[in-house]
Amino acid sequence: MQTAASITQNSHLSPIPRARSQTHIRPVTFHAPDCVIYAQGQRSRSLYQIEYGAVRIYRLLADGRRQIVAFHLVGETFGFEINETHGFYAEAMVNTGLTTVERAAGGQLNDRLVGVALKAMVRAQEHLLVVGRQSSLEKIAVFLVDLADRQDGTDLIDLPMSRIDIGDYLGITIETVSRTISKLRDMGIVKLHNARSIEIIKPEKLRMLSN
Amino acid sequence: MQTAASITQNSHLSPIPRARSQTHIRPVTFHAPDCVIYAQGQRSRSLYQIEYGAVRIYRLLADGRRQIVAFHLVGETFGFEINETHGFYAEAMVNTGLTTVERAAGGQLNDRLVGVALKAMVRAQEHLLVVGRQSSLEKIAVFLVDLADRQDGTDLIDLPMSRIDIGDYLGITIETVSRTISKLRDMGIVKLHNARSIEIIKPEKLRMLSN
DNA sequence: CGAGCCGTTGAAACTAGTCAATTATTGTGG
DNA sequence: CCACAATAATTGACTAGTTTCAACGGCTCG
Repeated sequence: MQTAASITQNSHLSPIPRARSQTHIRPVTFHAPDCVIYAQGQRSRSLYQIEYGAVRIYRLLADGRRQIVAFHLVGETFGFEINETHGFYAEAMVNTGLTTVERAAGGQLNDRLVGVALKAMVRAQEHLLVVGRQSSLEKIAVFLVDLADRQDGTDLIDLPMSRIDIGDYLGITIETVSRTISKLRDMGIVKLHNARSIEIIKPEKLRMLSN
Repeated sequence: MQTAASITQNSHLSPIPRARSQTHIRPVTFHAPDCVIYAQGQRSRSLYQIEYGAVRIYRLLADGRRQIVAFHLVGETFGFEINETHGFYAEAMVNTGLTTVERAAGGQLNDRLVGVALKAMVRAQEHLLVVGRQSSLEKIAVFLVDLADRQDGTDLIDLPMSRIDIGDYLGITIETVSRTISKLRDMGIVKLHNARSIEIIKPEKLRMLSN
């Protein structure tokens, strides 16, 4: 096993992350937490694949509120946009390494692009179902279950995002996020190792809530 | 001008709708209000274009609640799904005429299909922003503005959907829908000719609310 | 070790939901 | 065509849940 990726920097900080082993050499750009990957209105260039770390996709509303439309984790690809310019912001939430996937010349839609778009659509639709739900308990439950599933289905969840991020993703305040997670703890369903590390003690009950 | 579409029936009722003039002869299937066009789990066959009428796309949640993910109006195309089977229900909300657009053989993605998918994704993302908003006043405002824009930008909105539909679309109850619209009326922003016909009196104020 | 940020918890205010009653609209049969 | 029934929409009173404002604890980083 050899490190096959060169590292380019894109931030003020510069830890040396280990790239996952790859068959082809691809440059990995590094992004520190809260570092902008692309901005709303910016020209859309390519797709991004997450080698390590996590990313939030969001839009700013006119009154300053922020709606996070998606979180992307290790191994996932994001950055597809219909228009020439990005309609959303993308930011790293933790130390993040990205490789880029260039668009086919002439703006042609290739299979990879369409695949990413379709996945994004499914995500958006699923997210819609969650945000449309009434109770914060359900929202948090769905959120945790989804995250656990995407992290190889382990019951020990590592949260790369802050409470604010979670709130802006689910459409609730950070206080409600915190209170709801505390409630799940009091119900014996989860255990908080620390604020960013949650263990699911009773997965079946959590799934019952998330339905 | 000649009627170029043959009519096939797909319901218990049978008014004779007028087809819009077309260059090619396409069969128009008729659907009475609340008539299912396709069901969740059903095999996905083709795309549908609305010749007249309106359609709701929704999913049923385990606890019996219903999340409407989209409304489709005259001239719009819907029915695209990633999987072989539909993940959503589609129902006519009023008397509706549809023409079908067959998928290319072999499940190949053609341009038309991709276009519809992309539009659906944008809609889903926009919808997300709306449902994620806090106040019902904003939600209703956005909903009305969007509907007005899609109905040729006229200030006289014809609502093909019930209050229940609106509620299930915005994630609020019918009582709140009703109260909020009444509030807009009391504020002098809209005028209700009847429950299904709303005139926007002060478009700028409505847009201000919808941001 | 202290400053500052993040997260948690508490109390009050408010928004939306629930339950219930009334009115309006639509459809049906005499 | 009218009366009645059934459904849809509105409005009111009350309750529950979320937000807001505020204080406090804990972790991280210089």
